[in-house]
Amino acid sequence: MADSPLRLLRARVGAGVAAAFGADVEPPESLVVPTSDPRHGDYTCPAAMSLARTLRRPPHELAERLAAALDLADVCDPPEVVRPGFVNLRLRRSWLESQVVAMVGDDRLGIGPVAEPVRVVVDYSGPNVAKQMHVGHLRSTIIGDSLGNVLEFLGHEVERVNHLGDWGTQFGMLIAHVEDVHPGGLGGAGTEVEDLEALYRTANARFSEDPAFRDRARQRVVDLQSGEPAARAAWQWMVDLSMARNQEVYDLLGVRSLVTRGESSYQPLLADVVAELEAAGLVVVDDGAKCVFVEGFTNKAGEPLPLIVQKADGAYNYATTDLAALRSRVEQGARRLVYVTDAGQAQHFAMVFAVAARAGWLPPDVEAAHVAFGLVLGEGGGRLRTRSGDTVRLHGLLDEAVARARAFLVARAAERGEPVPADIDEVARAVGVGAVKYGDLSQNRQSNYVFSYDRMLTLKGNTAPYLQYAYARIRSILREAGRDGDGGTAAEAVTVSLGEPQEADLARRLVATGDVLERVVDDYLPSHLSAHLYELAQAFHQFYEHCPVLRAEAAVRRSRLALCEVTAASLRRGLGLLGIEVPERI
RNA sequence: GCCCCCGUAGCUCAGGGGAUAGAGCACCGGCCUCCGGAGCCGGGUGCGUAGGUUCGAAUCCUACCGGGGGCGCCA
Repeated sequence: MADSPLRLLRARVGAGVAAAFGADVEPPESLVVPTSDPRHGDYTCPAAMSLARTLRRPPHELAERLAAALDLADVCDPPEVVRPGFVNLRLRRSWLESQVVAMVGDDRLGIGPVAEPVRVVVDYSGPNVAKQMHVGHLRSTIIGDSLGNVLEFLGHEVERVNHLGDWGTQFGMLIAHVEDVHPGGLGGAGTEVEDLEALYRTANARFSEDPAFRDRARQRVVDLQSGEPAARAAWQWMVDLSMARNQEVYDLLGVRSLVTRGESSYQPLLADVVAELEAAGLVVVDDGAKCVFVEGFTNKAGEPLPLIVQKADGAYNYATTDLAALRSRVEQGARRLVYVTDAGQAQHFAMVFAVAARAGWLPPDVEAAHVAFGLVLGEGGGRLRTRSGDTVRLHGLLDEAVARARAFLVARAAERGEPVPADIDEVARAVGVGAVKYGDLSQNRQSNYVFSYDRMLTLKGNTAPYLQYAYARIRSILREAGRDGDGGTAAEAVTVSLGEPQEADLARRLVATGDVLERVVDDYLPSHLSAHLYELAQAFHQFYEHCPVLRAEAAVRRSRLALCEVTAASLRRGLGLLGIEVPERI
């Protein structure tokens, strides 16, 4: 098993601090950090500077003492103490070589599972019944999916939940409207989701314009919630139709282990949730609605803001559902709750978490995180819309990306005078969908970003196609060498020799993947991983440029082939964790 | 009005309290007798403003400016 450098160095340097200054000295927060400049080594320990005050000694002296106390000879070259008080560390060539050797043929790339795996619920995607998935669901789905992948890879027990919007006021108005326009009952097999959407739009318009209709819609919500058969049947029809269409999108995206547990499934728990809040004395009835007022939240007028848990008409809303879901997830052993929704819901989740904590449903050892993300913007700067002003459907958006990728592949084959590859549709899908995913995941999720096919699908720079190409290129080398089979290298003893600086640079990137994955789940930022993979691909290209592989003499060739293998495996694994496929040939 | 997020190079964006703030795109020059040139090598400009905390701030705090989002029975 290989060790991620940061994990290893932090443990060793922590021990060094205790040895040099006593076990009672509080170790500083940043024990070891990567350097910003290779001239300062690979990693550095700035601890002496922060300890200078408490220990009342000059930082340089402390750094010297720390360096002398470090037990790192197997991992690093002798530490270098630099003013004002840095202890700079450089990984030993022999250590890097042994790490790369350990990664060859290892499906996990030498990355061990976390010491304390926990049960994690990742809640993402969450489309609404009666509406097609649109671009707004893109970010939730792919960010949530990749976070689930990384958490799972690190050894956690991950449950991916699709909190389907299959409940609420919208169904009251839909049912009421459908009863008006289809008095004979719901339509047959031919009904498409487009029709559901048209019904939704009309129903919505009526709801906002017609008070009588609004009252009836609200009544039908209550009917649905009490299990009235006609309302229930109409509802189920809509859910099935909608999910069948959503499944096409999930198939296209390669989203697999997402389990649908819609809002409706929490319905039996809602009354109890409110009853418990009432029993805890948290509920105040205001304008007929049952509210929980939470400190620190105010409305426009500066008055306390309520979390409404039961509306004046008796119906429950999404706050109640979210509380019920949270409570049941914790009861079932989850120790980490991850909600991937747009940033506009930040206040809602902050309030839900606060209420849950006060009700005792969210104990301190359970982490609840709202993983918020910004909007997807059009090239003009506003929300992404079609030319006619509609929201962009996710299915169409992905189809367009695949079509563009395919057109490129066809054009390139023609340029080279080659036939169109037999698997072009598969490759085009991997490239097109991968480009969309990577274009999103490589952004800081908190900011809005501008959606651009041209930028995502460009073949240069930090894009999925660039990384997929880098992978295909490496695989091509391995094929030439007859190393593309399973365990091709395992048959002979692997030795790695990092004689050239480009080889060592590549190796430093390769061994850092485990550290990067830990950061991804600490910060809930897949962009850390995309940045790492891009740097890895760049390091590979530099290596490739300066270090011939196939033409090298036998021992060097074996070593470089091992580097190629581990790089390819790292790219495949890393992109896989982002939910992106890597074709063997492009 | 209050709350949240964002503001870094001409453009799109990275950046973990640590040293001289990095990529890509675009622009200008090199490199194909060479494993896939979607590549490599070189070229320069910047942390919204003003304070504060700190040995050290793009990063933390405060105020302001600019952009986006949210703010009582939609989710």
